[in-house]
Amino acid sequence: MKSRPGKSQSISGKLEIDSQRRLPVTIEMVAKTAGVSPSTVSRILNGTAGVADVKRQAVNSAIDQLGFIPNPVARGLAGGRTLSIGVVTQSLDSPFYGAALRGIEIEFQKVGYTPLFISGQWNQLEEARCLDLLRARRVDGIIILDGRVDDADVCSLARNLPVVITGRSLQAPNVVSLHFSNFEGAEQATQYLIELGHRRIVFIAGDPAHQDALERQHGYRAALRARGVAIDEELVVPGNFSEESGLRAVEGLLREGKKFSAIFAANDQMAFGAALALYRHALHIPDDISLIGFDDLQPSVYAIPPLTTVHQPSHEMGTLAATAMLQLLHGERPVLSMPSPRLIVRESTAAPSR
Amino acid sequence: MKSRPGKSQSISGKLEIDSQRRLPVTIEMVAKTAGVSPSTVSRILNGTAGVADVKRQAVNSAIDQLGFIPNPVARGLAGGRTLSIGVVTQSLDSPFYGAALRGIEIEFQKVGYTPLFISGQWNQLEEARCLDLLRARRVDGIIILDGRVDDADVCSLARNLPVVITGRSLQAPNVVSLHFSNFEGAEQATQYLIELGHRRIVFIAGDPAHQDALERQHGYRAALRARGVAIDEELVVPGNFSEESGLRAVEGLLREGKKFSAIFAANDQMAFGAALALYRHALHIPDDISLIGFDDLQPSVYAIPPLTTVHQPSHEMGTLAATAMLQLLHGERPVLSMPSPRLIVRESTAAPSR
DNA sequence: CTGAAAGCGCTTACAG
DNA sequence: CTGAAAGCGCTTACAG
Repeated sequence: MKSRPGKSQSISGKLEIDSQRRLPVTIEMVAKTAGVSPSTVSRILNGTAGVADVKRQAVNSAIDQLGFIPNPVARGLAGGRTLSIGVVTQSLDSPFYGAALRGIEIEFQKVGYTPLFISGQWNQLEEARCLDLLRARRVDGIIILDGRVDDADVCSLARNLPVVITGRSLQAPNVVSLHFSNFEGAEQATQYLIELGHRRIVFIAGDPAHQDALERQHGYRAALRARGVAIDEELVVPGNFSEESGLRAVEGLLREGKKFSAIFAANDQMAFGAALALYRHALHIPDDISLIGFDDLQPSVYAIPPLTTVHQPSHEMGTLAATAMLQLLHGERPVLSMPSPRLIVRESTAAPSR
Repeated sequence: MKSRPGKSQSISGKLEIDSQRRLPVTIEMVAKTAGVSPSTVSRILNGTAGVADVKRQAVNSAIDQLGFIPNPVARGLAGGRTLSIGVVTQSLDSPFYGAALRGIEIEFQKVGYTPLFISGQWNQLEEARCLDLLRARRVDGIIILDGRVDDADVCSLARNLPVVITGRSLQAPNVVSLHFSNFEGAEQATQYLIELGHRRIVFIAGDPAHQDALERQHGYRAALRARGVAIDEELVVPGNFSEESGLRAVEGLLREGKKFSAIFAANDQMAFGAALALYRHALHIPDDISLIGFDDLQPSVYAIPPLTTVHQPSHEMGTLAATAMLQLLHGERPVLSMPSPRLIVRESTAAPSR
C-alpha cells in the first residue's frame, strides 16, 4: 500500500480543459515545476509569509497546471489544523436540525472548511463519545447543537478547541453560546391566544430533560400571569416532543372531559399529534379549538389547517454558529445577534366560539 | 504549533477511573511502556501480524492504562486508510434522507468508521464538487444516495475507491448499486385505488429529472393498463416533489373542473400539498377524494387524515448501503436484498362515493 | 524573502 | 514473530 495506485482522476475532470488522468500531485511536484522549495509553496498556500510576486505567480500557475489540491490529511498531521469542524447534532433525521446543518454546511463550504456531522441522540454518554471521536479526528473546532454536555465539560473542551454551543447561555473563554429565547417565544404564543379571547389554554409540555422545554413552559406561565389569567394545573400536561405524545395528551384531556378552547404545544410535532386527536374526535380547528405549535417546521405550512407557530430560525442558527466558529478560529471575538422569536399566524387559531 | 498544547483531556474522562488530565498519547509511548517496538503495537492494533500472546497482553494493558486512541489523521497519511467514508446525500434537511443517514451512521459507528456527510442538492456540478472534496479528504469509500453523477463517472470513481450508490442499477467492478423498485410501488398504489373502485385517478408527477419520478409514473400507467383502465392524459399533471407543486396541481385540476375521485401523488410531500388544496375547497378525504402518497415520511402518520402511502425503507437503505460498503472494503462481494415496496394503508383512501 | 531539515503519528516493506 | 528504517504529504522553526 506504500506505492499508490497507478492513476487517479478528478470526477469533475470533464468540466476542465485538461481532462487527462493524473497522478496524485504533491506539493513537491508543484515546487519542482515552479522552481522553488516546498516550503515556499506551503507558505504561499497558507499566506504564511511575505510575497515575492515572481515566485508567487510561478507557483500559482504550477498549481493550476498540475491541478494540485493540498492533502488535508497531511496538512492535519503536520500543521495541527485539519480544516474540519466537528458538528454534534442531536439527530440526523429529526425535521428540526436539518436546516441548521445545511446552514453550517453552506457557510463552511465557502471558506474550505469541512463539517463532520455526528449525532448524539439527546444522550449524554453518546454525546461524550461523539466529542471524543471528533477530538481524535483532530477537528479544529466543535459546534454543539443543543448539547447535553454540562457546562464544565464544555469549558474544559474549550481549553483545547474553540467551541460554539447553542441552546444555552454560557460565558467562557474560547466558547460562544447562541441562545434562542424560548421563553419569549412561548410568551408571545400564549399572549396571542389570550388576546384572541382564550382563557382555558392547554399547555402540552416538552421533554423536561430539555432546557428548551422548561423555558417554553415558563413563557406560557409568565404570559398567563401577566394577563391575570389563573393557571389551571390540570391544563398543563406532559409530553416528550413526539407527535404521539401530543396525541395522547389531547386524548387524555378529552377522555377526562376537561374544558379548554385552545392548545399550545411546546413543539410542532406535538401539535401535529394534537391535531390528529382533535380530528378523531370531530373537533374542528380553529372553530372548536385553537392550536399553536413551536418551531415552524416545514410541514407546518402544509398542515391541515396550516399551523400557527413560533418560528425558530434553525437555518440562521446554523449560519450564525458557523460564522462564530470561523471568527473564533481567526482569533476574533464574535459579536452575534440571535434573531428574536416571531409568531407566525396561520390558520389554526381563532377567537373562541363560546 | 510544533509543540503541542500542554494538556488535553478526554471529555468523557469523568466516566473513567483514571480521570487525570493526560497528554495526547502516541503509539510510541504505548510501545515504550509495553516494552515493544511501535511496529508491534501497530500490528496488534491492526491485526496485521501473528500473535505473541505475552506481548499482546502487555500492549493491550499499556493501551488501556494510557488511554491510547490511535490518531486517524496519522493513520490516514501513513496507511492510506482514513477509516472514513464519504456519504453524498442530496439534502441534509429533506425529510427523506435523514433516516438513511442515521442508518449509515449507526452501522459505521459499530465498526469504527466515520461517515463524512455532504450534500449535493440534486445538482450534478455540486455533486462533482462533493466527490472531489471527499477524495481530497482521502475517504476509504463513497456512498452516493440518489446521485446525479452519470454511470461513467461512477465507474471511474470506482477505479480508486469502492462505491455504493442508490437509486439506480449499475453493474460494475467495485460498485454496488441499491435499487428500490419505484415502479412496483407505484403499481401497487395505483392498483389498490383501482380495486377500491376508482377509475379517474389523478397522478401528480415528480421532478422528471429524477429517475424515481419517471419510474413511479411508469408504475401508475402500467397498473391502469393492466386493469384496462383508459389513461386520461389530462389527469397526469406535473409536479416537482414539493408540497407547493402538489397544491398547485390540485388547484389547477379543480379550477379546470376536471373530474376525478382519487389522487396518487408521486411523493408524500406533494400529497400534503394536495391535501391542503382539497381542504381549501372543502373536499373531504377520503369521502370525496382518496389520496395516496409515496415515501411514507414520518409526518404521514400524523397527517390529517393519516396518509395511505408506499413505504420507502429509507433507514434500511442506509443500513444496507453501509453494510455493502463494509463488505466491499473487506474484499467481499456483497449480496444484498432490497426490501420490496409495501403499501401502507391508512385513512386517506376509500371507495369512491359515487 | 526562502531553503534545508526535522517532525507530525502512524504503517509497512525489509531484514532478520 | 519483531525491530529499525523509510516514508506518507505537509508545516514550521531554524538559519540564512
